[in-house]
Amino acid sequence: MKSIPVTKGQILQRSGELNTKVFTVVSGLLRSYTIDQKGKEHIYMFAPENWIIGDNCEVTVPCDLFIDALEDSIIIETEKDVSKQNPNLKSLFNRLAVLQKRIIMLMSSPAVERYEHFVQTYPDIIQRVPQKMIASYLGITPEALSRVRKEISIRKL
Amino acid sequence: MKSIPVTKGQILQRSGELNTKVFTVVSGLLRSYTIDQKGKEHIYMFAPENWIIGDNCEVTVPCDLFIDALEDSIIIETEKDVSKQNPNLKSLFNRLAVLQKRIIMLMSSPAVERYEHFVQTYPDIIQRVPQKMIASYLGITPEALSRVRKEISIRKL
DNA sequence: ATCACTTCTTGACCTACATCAATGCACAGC
DNA sequence: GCTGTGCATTGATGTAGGTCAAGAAGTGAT
Repeated sequence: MKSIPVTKGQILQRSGELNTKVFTVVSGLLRSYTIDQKGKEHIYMFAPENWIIGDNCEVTVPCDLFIDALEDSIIIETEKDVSKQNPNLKSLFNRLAVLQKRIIMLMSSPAVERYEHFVQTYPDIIQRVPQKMIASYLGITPEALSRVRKEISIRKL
Repeated sequence: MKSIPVTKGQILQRSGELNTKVFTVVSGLLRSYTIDQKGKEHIYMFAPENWIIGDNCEVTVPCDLFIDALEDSIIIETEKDVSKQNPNLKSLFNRLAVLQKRIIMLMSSPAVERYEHFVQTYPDIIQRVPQKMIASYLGITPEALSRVRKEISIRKL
């Protein structure tokens, strides 16, 4: 638990890396962000003094987020191996990961991709609720979802 | 920790209520959702078997979410008084609350409102980072944010 | 002082998705 | 069998915000 000084602009973590750290900001300001297919940045979180910042993904999975310093800062690194901690925490972290993904997709992915991701992630839910509820979850109207599905089915021919 | 049967359509929690419960789904399917100013529903989460669902707000604050059953279900109610639990958990729950708000706003609020909410919530961050980063956090372009700000300043005259 | 670089703003135009309205369909109750 | 009610689809049209391009203003380096 040692304090580490970082300078403005310094990158602490890159998307695609396997990462096991979480950063606590003692002073200064960090941010996390993704870069989408078009090269556009989407900031996921700002972390000023006393915040904790990290990618909420499995330790075994390449992460989505970049993390860098917006100001000269002092931080503390900690291991994020949740597995050793209690199983309650485990499910909480899981939920954080789901929410993180959802926010990033709402900001950076068009409706089609959000729908396709939903189908892959929750194939059973699709069978159990009306489409208008899927639309509502995806943040679009039922009409828009209908057209998205049509487009996908046409594309498959 | 007793199992409670609920029937399809049954409402377990209403937006605006003070609520202290979290629901674990043993079988069936629940959902949580908000209703925006225009009366439009936005589903925040589906909770099938083994999921936990609840409003991640302070126990002392009226919650944002409705929770109801999409299928006949069996659930377990638990108190969510985080305060008594360890302070680590506390900050995790806090983060969940922030993410919940952000997702709901991304789905249901126009850029102006998202910006105004941001200004209220993080007045200091505004001073410390360039506008284009605020835009990136809000999920809009710097150009759009510039126009939003202009509109707000005009409105104030 | 000047040059390079970045941020912010503004204008013209474009596009993804929303809204509104109509139609078809399935299923429940009578 | 009809008749309602909710869901999905389709078309026509509207709009918030995106994209592209240009200029203005600030800042740092030489």
